[in-house]
Amino acid sequence: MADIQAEYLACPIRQVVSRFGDKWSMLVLFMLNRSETGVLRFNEIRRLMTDCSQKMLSQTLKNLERSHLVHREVYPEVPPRVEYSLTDTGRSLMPAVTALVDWGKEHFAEVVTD
Amino acid sequence: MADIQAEYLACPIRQVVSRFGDKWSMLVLFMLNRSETGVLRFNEIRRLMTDCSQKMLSQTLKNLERSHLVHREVYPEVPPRVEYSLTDTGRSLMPAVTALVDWGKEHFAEVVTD
DNA sequence: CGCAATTCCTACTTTTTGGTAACTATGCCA
DNA sequence: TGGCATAGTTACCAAAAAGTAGGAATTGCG
Repeated sequence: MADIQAEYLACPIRQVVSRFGDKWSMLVLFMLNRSETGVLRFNEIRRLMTDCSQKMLSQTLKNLERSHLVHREVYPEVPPRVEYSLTDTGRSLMPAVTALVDWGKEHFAEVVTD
Repeated sequence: MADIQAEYLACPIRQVVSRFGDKWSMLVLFMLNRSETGVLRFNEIRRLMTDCSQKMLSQTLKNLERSHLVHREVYPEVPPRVEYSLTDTGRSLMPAVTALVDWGKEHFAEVVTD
């Protein structure tokens, strides 16, 4: 039997939740994943997520980029064009995210009875 | 093609994240799931999660109970005994949670490079 | 010149979340 | 009588997350 305390303190749940448990991260990943080209521009995401403010989207994307889940490609044009896409690491997270989504679809009715 | 906006506003990710994306919920579920008997008392969980305050644990358990993921059984003894366990709905969430955990174990090193 | 488009950034404020410490109730045990 | 244990609650405070509003940079277009 492993040392439960030590295992707990390095728990991956805590890391994942503290990094991606915010209001918008999973949603952005989901949008990028379901996009047909695999690529979305800043304002395309904004239009998909109308109630996410510009500031929060920018902040969320920066966080995901720092965490190497999202790749940011800048085209030096005017007006500027910036394209976002999932990295390999980002793509590897998607099965877990869609598992959560599927659970939500199937079971959330049992949860929201109040 | 479905109406992306409507689909988005009812998105299961938002519901799941807003209900269980807090600091302790997933961790409590995980602890209950891995317990051998499937049952844990309040102070047992506290001892497993030493850095979760009494208040937060109580609050988290109450939230999970309201959401029907956790069952709370009170034994009218002195001193009181209260046992917590996963409901069927709670158990149904576990594959998604462990998917997240497994992803964390495998990929978090790629993420924390700063 | 003035405005539009695009992708941000910054200051300020509000809301939400989490933490600390103290208090409750009950009965056993010395 | 005075702890001790269990499972909480409450009031208060600090920190973090999120929202609002405005600015900045670039260049083409009328």
